[in-house]
Amino acid sequence: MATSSAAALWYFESVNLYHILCPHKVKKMGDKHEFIRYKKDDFVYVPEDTASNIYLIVDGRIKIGHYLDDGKEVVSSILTTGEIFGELALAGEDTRRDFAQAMCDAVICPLTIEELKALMFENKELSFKILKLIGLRLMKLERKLELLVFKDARTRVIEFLKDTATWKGQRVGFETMIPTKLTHKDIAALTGTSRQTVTTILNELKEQNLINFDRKKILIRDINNLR
Amino acid sequence: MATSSAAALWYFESVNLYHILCPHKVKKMGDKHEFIRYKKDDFVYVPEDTASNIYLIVDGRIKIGHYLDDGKEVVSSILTTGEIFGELALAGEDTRRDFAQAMCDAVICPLTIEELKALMFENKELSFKILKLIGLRLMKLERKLELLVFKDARTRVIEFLKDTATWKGQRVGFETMIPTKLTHKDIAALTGTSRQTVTTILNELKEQNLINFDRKKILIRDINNLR
DNA sequence: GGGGCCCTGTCGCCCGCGCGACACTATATA
DNA sequence: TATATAGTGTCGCGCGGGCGACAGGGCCCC
Repeated sequence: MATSSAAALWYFESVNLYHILCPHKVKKMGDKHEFIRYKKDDFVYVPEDTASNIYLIVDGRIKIGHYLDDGKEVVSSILTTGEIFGELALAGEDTRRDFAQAMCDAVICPLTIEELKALMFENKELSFKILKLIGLRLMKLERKLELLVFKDARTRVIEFLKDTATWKGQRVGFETMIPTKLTHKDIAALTGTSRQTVTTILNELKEQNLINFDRKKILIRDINNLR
Repeated sequence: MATSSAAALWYFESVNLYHILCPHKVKKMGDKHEFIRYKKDDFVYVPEDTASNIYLIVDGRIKIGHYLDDGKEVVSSILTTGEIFGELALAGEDTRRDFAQAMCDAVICPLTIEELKALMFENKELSFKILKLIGLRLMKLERKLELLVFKDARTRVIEFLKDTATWKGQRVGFETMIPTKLTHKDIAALTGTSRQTVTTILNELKEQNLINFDRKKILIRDINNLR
C-alpha cells in the first residue's frame, strides 16, 4: 500500500506541534500556563458547547466522537499524550458538533483561540504547522473513508491494527506490540463494524498466528505480512 | 437535521475566498494573471504529480477523486465555478494522491503555493479564510463519512440530493431545481452505492412524487419533506 | 467472597444491496 | 438515416455482515 506509508511519513513530521506550542506559551504567558485534570469518563466538551479552545493532551487518553440520531456512539479517533484536539474551533467552528471524553484520568492543557491566534500572528511557522495539522487530519479522514466504504470488515480491522501499530506500537524485533486497553467494542466503533465481527476476525488472525492478544495488548507478529 | 443546516450556513460564508483571492492577485501580479483551458476529460493533475499549485475554477466542472487498487474510481467531489481545489498542497502535501479532471471544457486559474504563501504573509484575513476553507472540507468529509458508513443507500442518496440542492440548487417557490448532468453512475460514485440502486431509488422517489427528474435536471418538490 | 457488570466467544437468522445480465432508449458519430 | 455508444430500467442471485441471543470468564466493589 503505497498510499498508507506515504501518509504515515507525513504524519510524524507534524506531531511536534506540541513542542512548538508549549514553550511559546510558557514564555509569553508565564503563570497563566494552565493544566486541567479530568477523571475517567469526564467530558472535555460535548456537542453544542461553544468552541473557544483547542487542547493539548499532557497525559491520558481522549476519545473524540459523536452520537447518531439513534443515540449510537461513533468514535472518530482516540488520542494520547502529545496530541491535539478541538482544532476545528480554529477553523471557524463556533459550537462543537462532536464530543471529547477522557478514557482514563487525564491532564489537558487548554489554549483559547484568541491566545493561539495571537501566537499565530507573530509566528509564521506556527501558522503553517497548524494548517498542516488540519490538512493531515483531512488526509487521514480521506483514507479512513476509503477504507470504511470500500473494504470489507476484515481488511478494515487489519488496516486499523497496522495504523495503530505505526502510531502507537513498540517494535521488538520483528514483532510490534500495541499496549492498549481498547475493547472489541471500541475497535468496532473505530472500524465501523460490529462487536461480534471484531471478535471473530481477531480470533481468526490469532488462529493463523498472525497476531496474538490479551486484554492488555495486541502483538503483531510481522506487520509486513499481515493481510 | 440540525447538523446539516448548521454546516450549510457555515459553508456559504467561506465561498467568497474567490473574490478575496482574485482581486489581490490582479493587483499584485498584474499580467502574470493566468488562465488555463482544459478540454473535457483532461486531467489538471493526477496522482504522483508534484503538488505545487492550488486552483480556482473560473468556469466548468471539475471532478476530484482517486483510484482504488482494483482500478475502480472513487469520486470525492464535483466542483464548479468559484470553487477551489488542490488546497492540500498548501497543507504540506508534496505529491498528489488524488486526481482532478475536467468534466467539460473548463477554465482554471492556477496559483502557486509560493504566490499564495506570500499573499498569506501579508494578509491575515486570507490566512484564516484558508484555514477555514480546509476546516470546512474536514467537516464536510466527516459528515460524508457518517452518512456513508451508518446510513442505508436510500438515505445516502436523499442526503446527497439535499446537500446538492443547498449548494447548487435554484429555489422556485417550494421547489428546488438542480440543473445537473450527473449521470446515475456519477451519483453512485459520490454516494458509495451502485448504479442500479441509484436508478431504483430515484424512481421510487419519483413514484412518491417527492422529486422529478430528467437527463438535465433534478427537481425536488419540497426539500423539507424529502425523506 | 459473593453478586453484579462488562467483556469475550459463538451460532443462526435475515436483509440490504452489489453485481451480472439483458432489454430498451437517448445521444454522439459517420 | 444508419450505427455505435453511453445512459436508464428491471430482475434475481448470492453473500457479507449486522444483530439478537445466550453462555462463560474477569474484574471491581461492596
